[in-house]
Amino acid sequence: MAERAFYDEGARVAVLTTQPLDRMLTYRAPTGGCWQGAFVEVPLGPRQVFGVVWGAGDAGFDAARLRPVSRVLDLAPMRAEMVEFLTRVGDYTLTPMPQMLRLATRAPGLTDPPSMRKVYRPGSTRPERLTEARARVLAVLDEFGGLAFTLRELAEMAGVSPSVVKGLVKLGAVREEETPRDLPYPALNPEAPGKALTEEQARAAQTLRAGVRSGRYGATLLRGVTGSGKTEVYMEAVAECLRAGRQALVLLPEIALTAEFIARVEARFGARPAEWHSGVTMTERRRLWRMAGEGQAPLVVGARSALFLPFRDLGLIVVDEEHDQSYKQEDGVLYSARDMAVLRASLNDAQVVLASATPSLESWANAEAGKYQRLDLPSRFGEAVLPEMRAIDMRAEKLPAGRWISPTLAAHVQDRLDKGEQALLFLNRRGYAPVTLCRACGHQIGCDHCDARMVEHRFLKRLVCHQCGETKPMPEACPSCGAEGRLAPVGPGVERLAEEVSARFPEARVAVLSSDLFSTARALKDQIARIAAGGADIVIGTQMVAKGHNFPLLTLVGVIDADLGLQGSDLRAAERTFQLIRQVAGRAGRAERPGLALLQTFQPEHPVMRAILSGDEEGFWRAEAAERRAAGVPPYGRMAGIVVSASSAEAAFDLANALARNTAPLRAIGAQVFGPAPAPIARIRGRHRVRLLVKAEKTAPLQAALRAWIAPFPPRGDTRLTIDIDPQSFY
DNA sequence: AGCACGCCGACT
DNA sequence: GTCGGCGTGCTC
Repeated sequence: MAERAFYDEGARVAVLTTQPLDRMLTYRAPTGGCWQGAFVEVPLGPRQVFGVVWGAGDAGFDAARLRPVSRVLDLAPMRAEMVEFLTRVGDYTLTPMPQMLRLATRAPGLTDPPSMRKVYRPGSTRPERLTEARARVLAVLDEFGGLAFTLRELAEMAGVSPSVVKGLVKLGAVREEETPRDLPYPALNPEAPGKALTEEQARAAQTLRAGVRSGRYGATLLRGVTGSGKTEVYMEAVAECLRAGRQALVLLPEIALTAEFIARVEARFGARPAEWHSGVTMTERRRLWRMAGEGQAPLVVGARSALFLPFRDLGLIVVDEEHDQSYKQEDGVLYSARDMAVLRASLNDAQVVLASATPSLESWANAEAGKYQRLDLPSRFGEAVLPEMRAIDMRAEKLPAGRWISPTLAAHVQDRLDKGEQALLFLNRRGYAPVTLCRACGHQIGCDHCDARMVEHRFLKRLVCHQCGETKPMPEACPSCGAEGRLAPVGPGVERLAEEVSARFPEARVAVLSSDLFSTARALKDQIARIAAGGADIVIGTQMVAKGHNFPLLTLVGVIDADLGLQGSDLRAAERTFQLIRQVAGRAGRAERPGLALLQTFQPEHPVMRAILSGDEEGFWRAEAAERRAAGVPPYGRMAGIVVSASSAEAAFDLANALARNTAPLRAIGAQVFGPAPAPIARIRGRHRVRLLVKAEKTAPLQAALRAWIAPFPPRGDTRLTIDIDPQSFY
């Protein structure tokens, strides 16, 4: 669809709406005709709905039933590459197109005319009666000659009531004008000098710049350990993109990291970029959606859904911390923002940069296969080196029950306290204790709506289900046998670890970083800043401490339970554990002090532990790749996870069994089906869940086969079927 | 998604 | 007799 078609008034056009219909509807083009890609409002039954002109309409549809497009909206039409992008993502993820369109138009007020507001400028006449209040208004306007003010601003600056300004408007002394409310984002200055780069960084930046200058598609895996200056390097690619007059998009895995990044952009380019994530106001969303389409947002920083903004000319996409799991959307449209960023870049003749200290095996394999260019930034900035890594063999430490800090680790913590340095204790478990057990009957307190144990959160004084968020107060008596005072916490969470730390190091200042302990992003940011400035001696944290926050005084990292991530049957368990522990260990010794990371483990000879301890990352990836290849799993094979859910287990199993009995379309492409089996978490929010897993060879046409497979079995009643291509989690 | 149509149980 | 439960089907 290189050329955009034009449809004359009355011609038949196919319109894709955001209504969940299984096909497009045919309408008559409106008065004045319309272009392919035009955003429109069309009548559907008694309502007006939002849609986009997709192409020529169905010539066979009864002419008498055709209705005309109501109006063409004042929005930049959808571009051909966006049409292609949405189609390809929809095909890949088995997502109906209306849902794709909704994903691409997630901004409020798109059907409204561009919102206007009134501004006030100096008029042509002077008022006859110049009161003191009137004089102040005119003085403000004189002082800031060219500027336009809103009514409120002007009245406030002049210290008068709005009615004074209105009065002046009536007299012609002040001019009232309408201007669009959605203003372009400020230009960024790519020529402002960046930070001084080392020779290695400069070389990598040079390569990325050349890619951007080429104006063609290219993918690069930018590997750099914590502190190696990855951000500075890809910032140079952003600068080059701005120089070329094209738009750039930087994806970050979580909102908490955007504030720091935006500050860096402001320091480098002299203005703030546009921001897109769930915390952005509705007004700002509308502004960014429109401005992206008009090419008036030079740089967008955002979460994964920013990938679906209607950029006019996208020249660069950076996916920072590309290995991060949160790039995989886990509800609604199940897509991997990392993979789709590569697709979008290829359709836009854009460069894509995947940046990480510990790349995903997928990206590592793509670089090995020559699909991505690979750039390595081996050394850390300044004199600091990666921390030394050592295992603490917990089999030899003989810890009493209810204690998790080994004597060896405790001695090192004490040493840092004596030196006035910081220690971080990492435990990837929120709350106080993961299990609450009745000592009388053995009952474990579970969630009423999910098949999961409830986690005690002592700070909240409640039990919390980490699946559905349900909470309840800690009962006095066992809900099963009624025994009083026999409920006991089992296992550690960060809150319980904090208790042990306080008892053991009573003089130390302890800070706990866990997502549930902060009500706002601001509070979290402040706490992180406080710690970075030396406001704590011992930091206790969940995996959120692994993500890009800098603590210059930190020289010791203790991993309380290094084996935790290896449990379970997840095919990525090894990869995740490797990434997480390397990331956490990278927190130590950032400044000019050497760091040490101690891993408490019961299996120091486990291949993953050995790889982490030796620092042989290439070796780890090669071994992991060999195992995955042998097992025929991603990235060397394809997988799809199917979850059937219903309010009754029977209904869920009925559909899952029917699917399992009729696998001809899957067998035809050589795919294997496993299951059905109750999902690892068999009940969430009162819905029973049954899983199937489909495995196929890398080149097999999996989506087409899946479509043919499920087509004869549309879910009935409250039964739901979801298919997750390339699943990242298996609950 | 809405909103209609439609076919079976407890009310005026 | 009829009000209304929400199952099934349609919207150009």
